[in-house]
Amino acid sequence: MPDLAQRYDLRAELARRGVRLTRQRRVLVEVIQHATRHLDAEALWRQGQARDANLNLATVYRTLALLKQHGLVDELDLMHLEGEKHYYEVSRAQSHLHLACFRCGRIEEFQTEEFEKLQQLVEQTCGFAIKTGRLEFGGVCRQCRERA
Amino acid sequence: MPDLAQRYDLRAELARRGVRLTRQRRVLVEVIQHATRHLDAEALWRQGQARDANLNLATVYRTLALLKQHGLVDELDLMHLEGEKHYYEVSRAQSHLHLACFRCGRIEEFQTEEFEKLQQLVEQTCGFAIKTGRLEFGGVCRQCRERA
DNA sequence: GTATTTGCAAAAGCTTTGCTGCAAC
DNA sequence: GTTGCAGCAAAGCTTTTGCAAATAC
Repeated sequence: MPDLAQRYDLRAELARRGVRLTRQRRVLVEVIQHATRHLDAEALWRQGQARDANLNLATVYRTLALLKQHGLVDELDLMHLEGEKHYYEVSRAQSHLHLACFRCGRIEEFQTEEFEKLQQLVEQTCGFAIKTGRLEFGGVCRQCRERA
Repeated sequence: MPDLAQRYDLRAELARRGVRLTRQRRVLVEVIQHATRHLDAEALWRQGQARDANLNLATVYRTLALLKQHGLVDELDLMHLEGEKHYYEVSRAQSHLHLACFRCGRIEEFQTEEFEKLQQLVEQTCGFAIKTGRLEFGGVCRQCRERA
């Protein structure tokens, strides 16, 4: 998960919107902001508990719902590589896509101008105002192909 | 759901692959093939029951798993507009994307050469062999924008 | 006749909700 | 002091699984 710089600053964005910053929200926002891989709700919960042992999984879900509503985190499926969980990441100014390798399970990110252009094309052609989007591919990554 | 012509012929494809064509599979394949909107497992089940009253929901899921394995149907989330269900559609030669309107709930499809090109770019740049993919946007459709 | 598939019911996995007490401002 | 949030436990919803009986070839 590169390009930390262009991710939103969750804490600042919440403050800017006048959202109450409770202890649990501060903890979770901290965990999500500095995640080094894609985390599901349970992983966020476990990492959050390191900072607040009483943190509850329901609170994790409620906080994620809040962040999603404000467009500050994106929810991913990652091609359902490991069941039906969802994964979360901080939204970015530039959109990017995800590649899920069916063989090794690795998740790759890829950012390209062409994806931005495609979105603009959709907005213009369909008259559709895009609020959020998700592009995921499943297949076999370079390493696994070379290994085979 | 236009362009019925370019969708795979499920029954023929299964026969071609030597997959056993049971009564239930025939019924379900028929339902999916001629669906006029995106159906979730329960909707498929209800429509299938019209043709075989004993059809079981578990069989629906097992058949969908089979079709997915063979790359004959695609699984969609449609931006989780109505909970966490999945929707299914017959795969096509040309890929297309889905637009989900958060206001009216309508699902639009859009096919463009640019999406194909983006996939080729990803394959070439990342060395990733794409087996399946999914591009979904959530936002506000033209009608809802004009109405507002 | 043999191997697969089905129905049924139960379980599993992830997420949401009702309620009471606690925390934020 | 008021308003909204957190914890807990229970329920909800979609999907999967084990197993005996039925079906396909």
